[in-house]
Amino acid sequence: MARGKIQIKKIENSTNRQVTYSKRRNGLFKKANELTVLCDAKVSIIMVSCTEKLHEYISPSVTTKQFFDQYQKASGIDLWSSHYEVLLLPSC
Amino acid sequence: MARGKIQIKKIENSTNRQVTYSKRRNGLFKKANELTVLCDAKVSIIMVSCTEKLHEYISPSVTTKQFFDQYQKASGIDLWSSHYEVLLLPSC
DNA sequence: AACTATTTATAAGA
DNA sequence: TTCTTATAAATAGTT
Repeated sequence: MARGKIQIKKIENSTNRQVTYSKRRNGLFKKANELTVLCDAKVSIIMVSCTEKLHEYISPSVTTKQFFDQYQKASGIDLWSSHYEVLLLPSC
Repeated sequence: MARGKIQIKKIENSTNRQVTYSKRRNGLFKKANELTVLCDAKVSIIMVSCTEKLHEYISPSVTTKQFFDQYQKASGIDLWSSHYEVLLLPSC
């Protein structure tokens, strides 16, 4: 993007990867907020990386829990039916 | 952003708002995918507008349900404790 | 954390 | 509504 085009593949250097993660996370959240305002939309973003903890963007006036209920209603997936162990982070 | 700077406030013309929603949704999802690949991260985006139905981006290799469990674990919020009626879309 | 040279996203127009 | 393009915004590499 700047000072040279990059290929969209995993950044192997972990320091650079962390820096890029932080920069682009901010960019993504800013875009999400603009979309919320411009289009009167509601946006939920949740992200995790191996080295950073969970980060979240949520439009004003809604909660993540409301999104989960909304998602369940729209998708037809019953999110509440079966709890199971969380296996996402331990693999990192 | 192009052909003139815009103010970040609700677009009153509904046709223009819809067009902008569609364009920026694509842009946001593209950025989310790049972040996923570049930084080996996991991203969940769910969005709804009044006139469009629910749209979703989810990183490959994970499910939205895994994100919900992950979120619950990280936030300490018990998402499963109390179900209630979904009040998000009816207000539109 | 700041700075810019570039790339990318996109608002308006066709 | 899909394509174009002038311009604004994001950001990769650097300091």
